[in-house]
Amino acid sequence: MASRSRDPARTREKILTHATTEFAKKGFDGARVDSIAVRCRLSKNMLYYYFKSKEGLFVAVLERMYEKLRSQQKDLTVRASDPVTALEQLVQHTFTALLDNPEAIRLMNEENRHKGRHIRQSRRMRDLYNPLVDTIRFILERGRDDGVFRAGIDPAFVYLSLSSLCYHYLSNQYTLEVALGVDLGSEQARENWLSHITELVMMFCTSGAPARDLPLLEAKPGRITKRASVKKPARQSA
Amino acid sequence: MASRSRDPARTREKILTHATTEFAKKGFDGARVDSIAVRCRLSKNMLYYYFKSKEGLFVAVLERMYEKLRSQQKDLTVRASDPVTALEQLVQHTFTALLDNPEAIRLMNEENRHKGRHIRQSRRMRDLYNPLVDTIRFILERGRDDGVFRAGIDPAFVYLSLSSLCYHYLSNQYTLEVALGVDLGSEQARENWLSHITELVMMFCTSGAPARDLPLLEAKPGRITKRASVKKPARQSA
DNA sequence: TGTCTTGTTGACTGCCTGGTCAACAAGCGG
DNA sequence: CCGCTTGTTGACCAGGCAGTCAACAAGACA
Repeated sequence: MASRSRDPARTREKILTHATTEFAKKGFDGARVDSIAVRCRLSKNMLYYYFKSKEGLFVAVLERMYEKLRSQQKDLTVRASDPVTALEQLVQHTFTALLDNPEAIRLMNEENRHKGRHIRQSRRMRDLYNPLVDTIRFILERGRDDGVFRAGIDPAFVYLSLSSLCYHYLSNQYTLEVALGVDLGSEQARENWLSHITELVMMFCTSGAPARDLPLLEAKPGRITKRASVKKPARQSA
Repeated sequence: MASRSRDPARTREKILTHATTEFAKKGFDGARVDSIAVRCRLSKNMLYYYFKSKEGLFVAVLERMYEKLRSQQKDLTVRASDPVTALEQLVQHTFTALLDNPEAIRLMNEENRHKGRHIRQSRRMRDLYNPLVDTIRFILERGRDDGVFRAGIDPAFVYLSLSSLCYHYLSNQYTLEVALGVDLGSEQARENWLSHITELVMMFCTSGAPARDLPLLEAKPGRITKRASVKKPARQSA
């Protein structure tokens, strides 16, 4: 009890955790410093003691979030697999990482509303994302050598594509649901979507690969995701 | 001068315009009613007179925004073209509509942070988006009949895909730029991206179409967009 | 034990902000 | 020209909120 008190590292972390929740749920302006303090069961002064200002706290939350998110994309470990599997895994990991960190999406949106002014200053970001593009380039090159991917694909475009397809579905779930009149939140719907976007990305990279001209759709079923790949989602309950 | 005063319709519209700007820039919580009033050169009471509350104003802004956005997607007029052109145009119109209405993106993000609670109530939304999915279904069916599109494509998936690819690039421009170390805002970069995502969507719909098995990449150049299609974007200036 | 540093708190403040009130002006129908 | 409806305003308020201050406790080190 008393020992838990006076543990600066733990206190700092506790603040970051609850601040993440609050900022993600309410946005920077909507978030209340007092409210975070209450959640932490700490006096508000602690937040200022550790982070100087509301904005300082926000930046700390952002950086911690990016680090966590990137660590879950596991792009380095993915390199071990053969190119096709590696790319599939990368899509899957990206989707899962975002699915498991909904706060990350909200925080990134917030940051984009601010035109990225917090992020731009932190050199950390570029260092964090460079290896990801490198991994994609690595995968693409090996795939081309193996004759399964076509040549001349820009890794940045691949990243942008898979990122868009993973992110938007989760980020804009609610407006999309209303617009389309379907449920996108069910596990089934998500599996279908993941399966679809994996197919899309793979199709883009494999289409017109030099070695074989066989219509690539034969290669799809079963290998897209580990799970049974339901191709055409029975229109979900509204 | 005096005649411009006492024009309720004009006043209402003026409020909506400036409120849109403010809400998009600052978010719901960050937006200041006083600030909107000042921009309108009206007393704050007018906003309450016409819209009852800050939230009422926000909802009005949202609905107006959706209407404007949808009207620019021009999906009905697109039906006249042949399936391939129609789909290409749909992607282009969607991208351009979002590009021309950056506030729309910010407002939708805001609405998603609120889990769509404002939008869900307005029946208008579904009515607004249903015809879009219908148009896609219409295009896909005609394309299948013509033998240029494969059968069994879910129009909702097509919409989700093109929507993701258009939206994310613009919505998350700033964090993506930092992550990738490239400029996404230049006209050149945007053209390249539009060209890329059009290719992606077309590839998905045409791949394995029954009539011809020819590797579809031969069909790509030139027809993707009206403009010179730069396939491999010279890596942009950082 | 005394003192210095580090972690922690209650109480406070001054400004900001959504929302209200009462009054006022501009037409308009009579 | 009177009075009613509709559009418009200045002044005001109560609560909320970021940030500060002075003081206090818990170890560390001597």
